[in-house]
Amino acid sequence: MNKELSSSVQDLFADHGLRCTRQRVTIYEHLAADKTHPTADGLFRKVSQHVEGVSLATVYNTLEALCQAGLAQRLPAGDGGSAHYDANVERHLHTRCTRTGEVADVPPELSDAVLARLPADVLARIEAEMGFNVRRVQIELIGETKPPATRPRTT
Amino acid sequence: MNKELSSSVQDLFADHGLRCTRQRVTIYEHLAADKTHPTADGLFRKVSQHVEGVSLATVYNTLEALCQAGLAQRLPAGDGGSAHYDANVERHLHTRCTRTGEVADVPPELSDAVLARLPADVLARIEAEMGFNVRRVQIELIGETKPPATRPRTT
DNA sequence: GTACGTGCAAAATGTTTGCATCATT
DNA sequence: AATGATGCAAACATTTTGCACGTAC
Repeated sequence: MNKELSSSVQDLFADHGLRCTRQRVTIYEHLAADKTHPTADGLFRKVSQHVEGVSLATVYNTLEALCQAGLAQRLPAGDGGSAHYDANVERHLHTRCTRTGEVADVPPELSDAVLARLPADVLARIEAEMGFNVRRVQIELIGETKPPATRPRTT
Repeated sequence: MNKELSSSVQDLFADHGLRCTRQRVTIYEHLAADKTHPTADGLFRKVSQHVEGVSLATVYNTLEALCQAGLAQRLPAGDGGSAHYDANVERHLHTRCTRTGEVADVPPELSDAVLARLPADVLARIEAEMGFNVRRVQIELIGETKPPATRPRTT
């Protein structure tokens, strides 16, 4: 959003062994600023509005690099559509609207409230009985956004 | 697996408004019998070994119809690969191996133990605050299967 | 008999890759 | 200077679709 932040992006990239190119910084900034979990193509279009000389392939390459580096995560589409990307790597839940395919973050406090109550003992039993190492628990709330009338102001 | 079951499949399809064709029955039976959550293509190959005259397009069409009817669910690939399908529509958790991409069911008791402890009050707050109607909670345990040595016998 | 399912191949979609060029370290 | 990123287009993989024919209801 401002020039100062760009330099922390540079540090962030350096810390993660990512080369700091104009395209990558731009892509990352747009992704991080975008609450809507854009698809690669959506991100490409948005970035293209602001700067020239970014190709879709680079967006894909960069997103792949960011995910590898742990600076973003990929959210596979529920239907056959495109994956969404999320620069928020904090543990959090997502909602996914079955109508629009939109993905939204569940706010941190509420996400934590759910994640903190996951029964550790049961997870341990699952690991033991299934021979599986749980690295991450991914929770999605599938449903649909209520019509705006029903919904308290969000703006 | 046996002829008697086929007739219940017929009833099942009828109940869900699905036309009962030889291909659909075959596909459904193979899917239901397959614990490994096959991809459309994998299912196609398996079905093709047993009967002639089933095309990949029909497998896709049928899976789509089954999902619509609520007799199966689609599990989008974590990476860009193909989706997996699961004829088990009971609420249950999945494990997903980051190495192999394999998806496995968490046994019912353990799934229930996790699902039953989800804090209803928090989910209600999420619905209220986000203006979202939660229809289903989908939980995936991301990680990797332990090397067989470490793991208690599963066979 | 009619509406819907099927097979085939072709199209549509989403993502990755090869290669020449360019920028970051 | 060297390594790796970029852009473009073409390849690739997965899924969907159009159409002629067949089958369940």
